[in-house]
Amino acid sequence: MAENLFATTRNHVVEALRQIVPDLPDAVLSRIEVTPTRDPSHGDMATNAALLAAKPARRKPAEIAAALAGALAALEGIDSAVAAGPGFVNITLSADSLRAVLPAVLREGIAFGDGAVGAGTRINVEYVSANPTGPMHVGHCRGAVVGDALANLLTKAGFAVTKEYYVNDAGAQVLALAWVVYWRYLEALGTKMPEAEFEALVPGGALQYRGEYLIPVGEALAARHGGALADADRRPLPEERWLDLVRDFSLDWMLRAIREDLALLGVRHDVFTSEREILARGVADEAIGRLDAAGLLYEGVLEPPKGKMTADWEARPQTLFRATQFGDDVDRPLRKADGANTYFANDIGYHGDKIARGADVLVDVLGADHGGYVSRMRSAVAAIAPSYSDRPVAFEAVICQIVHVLKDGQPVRMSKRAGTFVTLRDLLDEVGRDAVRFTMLTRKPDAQMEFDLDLAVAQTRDNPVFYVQYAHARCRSVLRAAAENGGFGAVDAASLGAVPLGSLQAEPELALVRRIANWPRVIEGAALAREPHRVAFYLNDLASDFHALWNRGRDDATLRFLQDAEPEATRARLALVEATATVIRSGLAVLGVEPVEEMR
RNA sequence: GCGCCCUUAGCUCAGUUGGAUAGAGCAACAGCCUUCUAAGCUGUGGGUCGGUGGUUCGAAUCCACCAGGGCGCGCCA
Repeated sequence: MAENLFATTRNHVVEALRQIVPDLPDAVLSRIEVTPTRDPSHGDMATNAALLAAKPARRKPAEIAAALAGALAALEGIDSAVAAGPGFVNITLSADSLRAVLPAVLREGIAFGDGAVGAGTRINVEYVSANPTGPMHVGHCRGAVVGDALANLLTKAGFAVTKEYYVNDAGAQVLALAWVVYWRYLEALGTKMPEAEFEALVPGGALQYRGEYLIPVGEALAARHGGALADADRRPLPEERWLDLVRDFSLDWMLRAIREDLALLGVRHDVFTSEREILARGVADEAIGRLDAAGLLYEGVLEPPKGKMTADWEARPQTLFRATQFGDDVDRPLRKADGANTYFANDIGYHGDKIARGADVLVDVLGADHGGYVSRMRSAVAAIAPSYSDRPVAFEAVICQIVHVLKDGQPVRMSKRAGTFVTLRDLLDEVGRDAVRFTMLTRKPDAQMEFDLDLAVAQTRDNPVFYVQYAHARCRSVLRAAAENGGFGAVDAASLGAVPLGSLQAEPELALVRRIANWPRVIEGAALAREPHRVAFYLNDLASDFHALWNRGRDDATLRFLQDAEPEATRARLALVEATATVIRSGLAVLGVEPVEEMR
């Protein structure tokens, strides 16, 4: 039988409608939906087909709906189809065809719900891309989880996904990092230079990243190189003598720390691309050359921005990209005053590289502070894509809003200076990987969220992490008990997949079956919308349906899953329980959360 | 000043891309449970979907304007 009941029913609807109204344009047919009903009294599914067909057919919706209902009702597997409301057709499936989803789940395992909407489209998801200048903090964490879950979701929906991390290792930031590490290195050698004295040596005259997390880096540098990077008095040497080395050492250290953090979070990228490499390989120059060849570059002077502090602004001619031709607000500079590429220029090269490697869709998962970057990147991709690929290439951004961390109901202030800045490591230590990942996905990405540390570890109904894992643990508990009992036969998925299911008739049971049947649809919708949080909400609903069923047995022992007196009906229920557990695992796998066998 | 995002129940948030009477959890209220499945359960109340217009069979959803909040606005990344 069909693994996606909605898709097959939709096929029936389209077929029947074609008989009633021939020659409907594809634009209308493609908008036909078969959706779950909100109200069980409306049957299992509803379709808007008659409403859509009414206008082109110049007939009344109700008339078409009636004819459609008649045709559908005659089909095998459909118990009834009735016209309702302004022109909907409500469809009630036979219990048999509804329940047929269970053996499908048991056969396919957590692959149930895998979809084909991706159609093998090659999609590159770039996420995290935190600067390698410090440890990851909660701000990075949301993007990491959203990006990772999105990539998993897209894979499940049939896209060919590359998970990618862009290492910003070429700019002034990493030089600033190297200077601080060098300062810490001298400190490790026993040279305590006052900040002011050392800063006088630094280009720009200020130390960034003075956080204590760089002390071990300086110490490691001293352990590796001894006094070789300082003069005989252990005082600073000219930067030519050490800067490259210290920069590479620091980058290496930071990147390793970030990768460790990511590993703890369960995030694993397929590709790390280095900005310096993009530069060294000439990829950035190549892309800029293509823009130039297309006549999209010019030397010009930008208007000063309005309403912003413009104290240090001065008119200056620079190399500009005609972003306004592609929908951006202003043309964008590609060279800095010192002649080096802007970050944007290198990023154009990088995105060109992603296209050259075969991506059809480029998704950037960005923090809210990069929201202003989206329109220029979109215009750049639109400008360069035709020179890299014959196929259309899409650029999309998923913007992740700020996360406020709450402890005891109070906001935890994030401040590097005050030393209360919450690292990803802190967060993981506090609540654990599963709670971090799941909780980060309980809001849509573009809404600000509060992360309540107490709630994330609470074992109560209002903690969705707990609630969903508890549902899975209860499923497993029932199945273990059934196996130990021995009177119900084999309880593996294959055996349960062959069980007669006619005894599953109670409304809460069928509600759970309907929910399970909806899983492939959720995957498809969430993947197309790039919204992994929908999976988290679905799992909460699924858990809710299961807990409702479980709770029936609390007051009335005859409604429990395991009934010695009726082994056949029990086996049918076990099939339902096994299918539920399977779909929960299937969903948790997308979110990157571990299912648990038992709670304690 | 301009651009993007957000505004839904007292609180935190969903709302299946324009569908039927707008949902969930918490909180509130009422009842149940003193553990064979209560790290609780059942039920009730609660809404001008920020505001005003528009588009159409139909709007929380699309468009315009307005209000409030967030982010951003050359040579940072």
